[in-house]
Amino acid sequence: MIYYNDHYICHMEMSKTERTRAHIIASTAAIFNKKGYAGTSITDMTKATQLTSGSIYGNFANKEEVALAAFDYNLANFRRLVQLEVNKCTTTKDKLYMYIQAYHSSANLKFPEGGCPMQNALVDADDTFEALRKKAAEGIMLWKKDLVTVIQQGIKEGVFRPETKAEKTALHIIALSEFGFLMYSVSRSRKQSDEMLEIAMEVAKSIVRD
Amino acid sequence: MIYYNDHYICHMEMSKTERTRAHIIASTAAIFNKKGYAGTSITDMTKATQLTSGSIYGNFANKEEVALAAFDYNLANFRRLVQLEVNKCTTTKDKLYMYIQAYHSSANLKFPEGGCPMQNALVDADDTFEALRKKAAEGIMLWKKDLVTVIQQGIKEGVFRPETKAEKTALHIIALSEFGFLMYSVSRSRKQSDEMLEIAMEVAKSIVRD
DNA sequence: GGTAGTTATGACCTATCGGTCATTTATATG
DNA sequence: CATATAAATGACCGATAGGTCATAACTACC
Repeated sequence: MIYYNDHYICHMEMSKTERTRAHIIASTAAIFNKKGYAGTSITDMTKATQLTSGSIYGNFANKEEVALAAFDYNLANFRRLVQLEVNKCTTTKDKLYMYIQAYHSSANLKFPEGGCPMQNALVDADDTFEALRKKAAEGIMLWKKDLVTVIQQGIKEGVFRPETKAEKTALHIIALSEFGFLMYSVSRSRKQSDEMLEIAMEVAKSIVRD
Repeated sequence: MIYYNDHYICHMEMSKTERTRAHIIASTAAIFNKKGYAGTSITDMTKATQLTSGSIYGNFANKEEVALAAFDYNLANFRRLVQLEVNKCTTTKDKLYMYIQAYHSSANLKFPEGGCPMQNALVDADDTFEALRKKAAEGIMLWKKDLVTVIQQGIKEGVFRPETKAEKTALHIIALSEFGFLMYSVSRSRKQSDEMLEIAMEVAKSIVRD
């Protein structure tokens, strides 16, 4: 019996195939996020999963398919962590603030090594792996949609200024969050990425009605 | 006689070695920027340079050394293009605006394919290639320093608000510029990256004294 | 508990990887 | 033009890449 890395997505009600697939995805996701698609080898994958190459290829058509599934997993995990926090908030204003703080703390604390999966995949796959680039782009658009929804809700409720441009504000916030990830890798400390959080919070506060 | 790709950095006053090194750097720089370090092979390099692997290894110790030199080249080129535009400006206010616009247009028009070299290198090398990560980090800090200098100059001249936090504003602007690059790869159109430019310009204008 | 069907194994495949080196070719100087 | 030095060649190296497949091991179900 093989050892399963991730007990969250891998439980016994699942079929063998489902379990193995989930195990492969869960144990390679962080590697793909760290090393990128080209930088991750089949050997990396067999080591991480404790499986043989044949087994991996029995469950996935090729390396690309694993990378795509791993990205889906990373993104879903990421969004789940954020949503969990946001759902705890009762007011629309707090929800918006929490979107910013949760992405920030996911980045620096909870999330598997390697930084924001969307940013990584976009840069990694931009010119070499269209299917992955597309998935990452969709991830950004989902994030944007989340923010737009919450901003529009706030406008409707009268807590945010009615003239607020929701899409523009959303992109502004995302830009600052993403750059926070990047700055962490620049300075290897949380000081500068914390500063990005601060700015993003100021942007959010600037749309709140007096 | 081999064909030299880049006539800017490669002229006849240089020694053979210098010319060949410059040729290798100039003709592989875009490939490294697009495909990343792991994704770029020696074969890619021999094809791009029209040289043999032996020749490349006669001029560089290994692939890492070429990648580092290629990054330096990309960054220098990038900064040169921006500086060229900024130097045309006479007022401090215009200089700040031009830093934003020039990075933006370099991103989308003039600069070799593959997006911002600093962003690419940071994401690519973050967990796998420390020397490159460090170079990219230094590039960001240079950019920040440029902006801080111009902002502080503006404060001294009295054109920017005296309470302006130079470092914070600089990071804010860089974040928006970098995210513009990323959004270009998300949407494959200039629409959203143009929006980022717009926001960055608003940030710049917000520190101008009434 | 026997067996049909499913999943994992690991030796093996070809291609390519990053890199070396004896030799050839080009260059610079007298 | 001769010759000493420097640079480019390309066949070659062991290692590893992504991927296959006949066989073995395991599961599920009657």
